[in-house]
Amino acid sequence: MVRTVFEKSDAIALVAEVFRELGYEGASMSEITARTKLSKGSLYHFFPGGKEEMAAEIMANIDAWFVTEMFKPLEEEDPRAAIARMWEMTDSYFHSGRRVCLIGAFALDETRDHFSAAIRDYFRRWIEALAGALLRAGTPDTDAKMLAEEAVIGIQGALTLARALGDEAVFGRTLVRLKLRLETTLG
Amino acid sequence: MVRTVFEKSDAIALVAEVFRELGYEGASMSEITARTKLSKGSLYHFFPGGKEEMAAEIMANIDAWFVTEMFKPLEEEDPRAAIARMWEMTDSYFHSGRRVCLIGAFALDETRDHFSAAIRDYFRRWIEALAGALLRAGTPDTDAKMLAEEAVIGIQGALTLARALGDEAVFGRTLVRLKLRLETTLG
DNA sequence: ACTCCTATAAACCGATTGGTACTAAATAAA
DNA sequence: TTTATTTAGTACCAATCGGTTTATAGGAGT
Repeated sequence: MVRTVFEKSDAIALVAEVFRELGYEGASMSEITARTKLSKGSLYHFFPGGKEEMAAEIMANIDAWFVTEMFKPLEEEDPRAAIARMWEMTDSYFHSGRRVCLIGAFALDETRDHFSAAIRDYFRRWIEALAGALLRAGTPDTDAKMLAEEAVIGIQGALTLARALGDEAVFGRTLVRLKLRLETTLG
Repeated sequence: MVRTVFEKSDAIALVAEVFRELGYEGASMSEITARTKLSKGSLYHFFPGGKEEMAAEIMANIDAWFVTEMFKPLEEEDPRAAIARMWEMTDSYFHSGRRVCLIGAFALDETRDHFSAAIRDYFRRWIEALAGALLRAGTPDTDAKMLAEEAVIGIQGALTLARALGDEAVFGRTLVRLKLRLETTLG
């Protein structure tokens, strides 16, 4: 027997997409109900704390996904394989440049002040995990941190530019360029 | 005799800073009046079209500044000097990473749909102007466009990461890195 | 003095905001 | 089946939204 219940994780995914499209302030409760087809009753059942709790849970959800799928592999598995996996996951997660980074978007306006710790930790861990993998793969100690930072900067910038130009190809070729740059530093 | 009238350009500058801090949707009229100390009467006198007109005028104002201070010099003057000037202007305009790019922020959420042409043109012209200057300075034809795109991506990404980490130093060292990368391609 | 005209202030508008209360339906436990 | 308990739908709330209107203040030109 197949259970097809609608649970909180489903609500998180639906609401997350609305925040991604409209931003935190732009996502009004009525827009959220309209786009997710979830009634206010459902939303306030899952998120008694309202919008703020939705955003917090969504960010925790995103963070957990990145930790499992990218950061932990970078920290624990074969570094070259994990880095290769990171580029693939990054491309698929951001839908090849069509999907924005919710946490990056939150960082730009005053929304950041409500979630500053979560935002900071997300980016910090990404950079540290990648820098650690680069180190273990043979990148010189002086370069690893800077290269990891450069990669994360490039991903965020490419997402912005891809949307600004309405040209998703920007994202794909930026990932390729960053990938090659990291590879030149390992033997 | 010194004229100290308060004119529209002053209002544009004040309101622009509010949009930068809060985003388009986050900047409610009451927040704008509170932060700028301008009454609604004043604001609707300068901008009869309300918030949307404010944003449009602000973006036109930003665009005009970049055209005068960076794009035209890149297109018309000594390319190496213009590129050096671009890095200085970029650092000062974005307050060494403390100030976000309003047009980049608008590009991320649905605000983009209201100003898509202005957003696209701004980034497109920046990349084209820089690519042209690189070409004239001796960068190989195949690299110029990609390098210019990489530079703009890096600037946007660094602004995002600097705010996300609460560490403005990220911005400064990214500018240095990008500057050096461009220079290695010219003799 | 007297108009003009620009600029600011303040009261006010209907619509929409995030959030609550209450109810109905579905599900699980007994 | 009966009884709890969770989940979802609707109506409604005070507060705030973006925007309008009316009134007034202050020069500049005559």
